[in-house]
Amino acid sequence: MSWRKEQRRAERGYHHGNLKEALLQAALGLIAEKGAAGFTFADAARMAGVSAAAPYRHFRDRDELLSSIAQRGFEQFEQRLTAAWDDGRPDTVTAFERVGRAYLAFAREEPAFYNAMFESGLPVDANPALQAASERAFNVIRAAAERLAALAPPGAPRPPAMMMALHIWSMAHGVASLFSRGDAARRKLPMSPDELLEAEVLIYLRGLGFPTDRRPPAKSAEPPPVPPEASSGSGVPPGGPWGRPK
Amino acid sequence: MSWRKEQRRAERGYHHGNLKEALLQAALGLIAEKGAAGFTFADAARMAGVSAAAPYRHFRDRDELLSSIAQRGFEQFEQRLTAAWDDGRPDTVTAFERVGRAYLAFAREEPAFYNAMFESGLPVDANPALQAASERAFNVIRAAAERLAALAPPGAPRPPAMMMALHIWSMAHGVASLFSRGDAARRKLPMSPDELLEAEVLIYLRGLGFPTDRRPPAKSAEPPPVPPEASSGSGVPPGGPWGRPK
DNA sequence: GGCTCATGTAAAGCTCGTTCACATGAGCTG
DNA sequence: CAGCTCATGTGAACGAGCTTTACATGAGCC
Repeated sequence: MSWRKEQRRAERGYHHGNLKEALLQAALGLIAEKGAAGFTFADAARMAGVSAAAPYRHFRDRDELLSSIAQRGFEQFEQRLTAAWDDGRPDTVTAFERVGRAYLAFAREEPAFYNAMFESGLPVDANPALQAASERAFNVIRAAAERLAALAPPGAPRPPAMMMALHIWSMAHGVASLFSRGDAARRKLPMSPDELLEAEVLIYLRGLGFPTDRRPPAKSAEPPPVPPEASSGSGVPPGGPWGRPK
Repeated sequence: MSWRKEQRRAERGYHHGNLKEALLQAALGLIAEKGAAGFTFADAARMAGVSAAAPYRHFRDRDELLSSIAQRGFEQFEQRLTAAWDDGRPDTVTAFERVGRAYLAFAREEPAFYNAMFESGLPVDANPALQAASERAFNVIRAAAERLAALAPPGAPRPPAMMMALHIWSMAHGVASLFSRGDAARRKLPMSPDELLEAEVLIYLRGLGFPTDRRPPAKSAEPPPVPPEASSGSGVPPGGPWGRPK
C-alpha cells in the first residue's frame, strides 16, 4: 500500500519540481469527471503524488485553485472565440455564427473549464483578474456584434451592439447550459444543440433585419436560395432557418 | 452553550412533530444564502434544533433533500409560468412575454429553488419524479409556443413549436443565469434583465415573421405604431424593440 | 562546505456525511 | 388504563476533506 507512495517519491525525489502545474492538470481531469462540486483538493494532491498539505504551498486554498482554472478557462475561451471570429472573414454573418458554434464547442470539449467558469459558483466579480479575463472573452462577442451592427440594413434604426452581444451571449449560454452538457444533454431534442443555436441566432438576426438567406446545415451547393417572393406578409423570408422538416 | 439545545428540546419535546417540513424550510434558507454547494445537511439539522442524525429519518441522504427541494421548485415554477401564461390572455404575444418575465422573476425571487433546480448539479434525469416535474414546467412554455406557432403569419412555413419553445427557454435561462442572479447580476448592463429578455424575444418573434409592433416598455397609448413602410429592404419593422436610445 | 529558503511531510483539529445501537413517547390494543 | 410497537430522535463513532502548524529536505547560492 504505502510502498507505492515511497516508490513515487523515489522516482521524483523529495521535491516534485512542477507541482503547481501538476495540480492544475489533475484538477482539470477531476472536474471533468465529477464536476467542480465533486472535485477534491486532497484527490488532486494524491493524483500528483504528494501529501494533502503540499498544495497549500501553491494555492491559498481550494477556491484559489478553482479560480486559477477558471482564469485559464476564460483565456482559452477568448482565444477560441477570437479564432472563430477570424476578424469577420469571409463575411460578418458567417463568422458570427462560427463564434456561436465555437461557444458550444468549448462547452462540450472543455467541460472542466466550462464548469469552473460558469457552474462552480465562484464569485467571479470578487476576483479582479478573473473578472477581467471574463470581460476580455465577452469583448470578442461584443466586437463581433459591433461589426454586425454596423452592417445593419438601412432604413431601420441601428441596433445597439452591446444589446446584441448580450442577446447572443445569453442564447449561447442558455443552449450550452441546458442542452449541451452532462445530464441535461440527454433530453431528447428534435435537433442538435448546434443546429438549435444556429437557427436561434439566424431567426434573431432576421428579426433585426439582416438578410439571412442560408439554411443551418447549409448545403452550399444549392441554387440561389432566395426566390424573390420575400415580401410576402410582413417580411418573412422563404426558407425557415430550421431547414426542411426531415 | 448546551442549555440552549436543552431548552429547545424542552419547548418542543423529544419529538419534533414536523421535522421534514422544518428541514426543507431550513435548507431553503441556507441555499438562498450560500448556494446549493455551500448548503450543509448538518446546518439544516442545527437550524431545526435536532441532532445531525435526525434528518436521516426523513431523507435517505443530503441529495434526496436537495432533490425534494428541486421537485418543489419545479412545481412552483410550473404554477407561476401557468399563471403568467393565463391561457394566452389577452393576446398570445403579450401572454408569451409575460411568461418570459415570470421566468426571470422566479429566478430572482426564488434563488434557492432556482439554484437547486438548475445550478446544483443534481442529475435531474436520474430521478423520474424530478424529470417529470421539470418536463411539466417546460410543457407550459411548449404549449404557449404551440399557440404562438399556430398564429404564424401566412405565406411563411410554420415554425416548429418545439423549436420555438426550446429557443425561448434557452433565452430565458441564459439571461437568468448570466445577468439576473447573484454575483453575475452585478455586471453593468445597459438595460435590466427583464428588458433585455423582452427585447430578445421580440426580435426573435419578428424574425419568425410575427407582427411585434410594441416597444418593450410599451406605452400603449400611442397611435397605431406601424406606418406602412414595413417592406423596406428585407422586411425591417420600423421601431426597434429596444425602445428609443434614451 | 555551509546557509537559506522554497517546497514537501506528518500530525492534528475542525466540520461534514453517514451509520449504528439505543432512547423516547405517541398511538393503538386489549 | 397498562402495555406494546414503531416511528422518530439521540449520541457516539468512522472516514474523508480542508486547513494549519511544526518540522524535514534539498536546490541554489555564497
